[in-house]
Amino acid sequence: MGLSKTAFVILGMLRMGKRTGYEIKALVDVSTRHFWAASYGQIYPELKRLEEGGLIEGQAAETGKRRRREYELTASGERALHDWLTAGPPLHVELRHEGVLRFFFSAPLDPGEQVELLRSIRSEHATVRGELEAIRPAAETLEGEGNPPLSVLEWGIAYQDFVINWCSETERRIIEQTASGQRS
Amino acid sequence: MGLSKTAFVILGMLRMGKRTGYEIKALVDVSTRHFWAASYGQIYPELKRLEEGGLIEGQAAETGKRRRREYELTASGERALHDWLTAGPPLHVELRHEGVLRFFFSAPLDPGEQVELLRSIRSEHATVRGELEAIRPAAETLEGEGNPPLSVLEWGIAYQDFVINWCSETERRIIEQTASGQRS
DNA sequence: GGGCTCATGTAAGTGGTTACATGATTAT
DNA sequence: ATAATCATGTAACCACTTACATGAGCCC
Repeated sequence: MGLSKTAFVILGMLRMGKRTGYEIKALVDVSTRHFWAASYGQIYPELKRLEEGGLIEGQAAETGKRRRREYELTASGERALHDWLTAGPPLHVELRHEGVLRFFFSAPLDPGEQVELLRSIRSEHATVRGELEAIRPAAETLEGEGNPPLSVLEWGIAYQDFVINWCSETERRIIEQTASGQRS
Repeated sequence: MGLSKTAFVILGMLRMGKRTGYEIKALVDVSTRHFWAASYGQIYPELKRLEEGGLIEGQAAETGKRRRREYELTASGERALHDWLTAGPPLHVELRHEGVLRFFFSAPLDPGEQVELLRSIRSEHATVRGELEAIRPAAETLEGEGNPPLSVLEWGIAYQDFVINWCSETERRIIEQTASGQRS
């Protein structure tokens, strides 16, 4: 059975402990979302498929509270996860960045508008950076013990910084060029 | 009419001159692909829609060679492009990176396997970096004159470098930690 | 009682890829 | 002659999002 990448997100999350679909979604939203998003519309059907495939096992939670179904990895699920982790390339990489796309086509804009565009790209990345920084304390206390490496969060923050700096730098160059152009 | 982002890729490409669908696809493959990919399955139907919407105009190319249909922007297409370029946020941003995802879930791996994973991420980014560097000469000669800014290509290269460095750094840390762990 | 969070689920739609079919022209 | 490239197109499929429906328990 060919598993989607998103299936491995679920397997990976379950490796860290029993979880409901709802909990998996909440975890995704504060972690993998930034490099692999997933919605309810994927998670719930995928949980069903994975259970049918014998990679996970669910049971109604004993707590007499709300109706909830907790899943855990089976041995074969753990194997599938490990196989995926150690499989070689190719690694799926996909980037869709409307800001860069606009700037790529920004020739019709005057310098002021170009700078404005770069500023809004920068501001959106600054927002994400803030979100990631907010997660840091929690991620730090969780480090080690089968939990995700902190370096992934650091990658995320550094990536935001990278884009932010590229924007600043590019804004600066445009402003400089415009000034010198007007002089000549 | 709500245009998809990919529609703007087409409008943007046509702003630089008359193009056939085939040519647009070829251009996308050496430029926007890295931050906004598009396939024939999108481009040809979208050309039809855009023409029906009056944003572009196509005509059978006069050259008596192959059957080909060249499109150009109409005034309203140009307006639509400009409106999109100057529209504010939100800017669609999406990243799917299987390498980082695997590393995020890499707790079950032993240090050697983790390093191996990082190495393969690094190698794939090095490949892309090479592709981008190969484009540079062409991009440099094209700069200015309503053409895309070189800084976008530089962004692409710097992004590859960023990931490559993050991998190296993280590999180094794992190797160091493992060595010190064995000593104790 | 009312609003929030927990919790599960699905239907409809979107956006996109893959793979194929077709055929003309050019280069070797 | 034949392989590569130019060129247009589409059908089937896949992954994913959005928006909604439903309801229970929790907190004020």
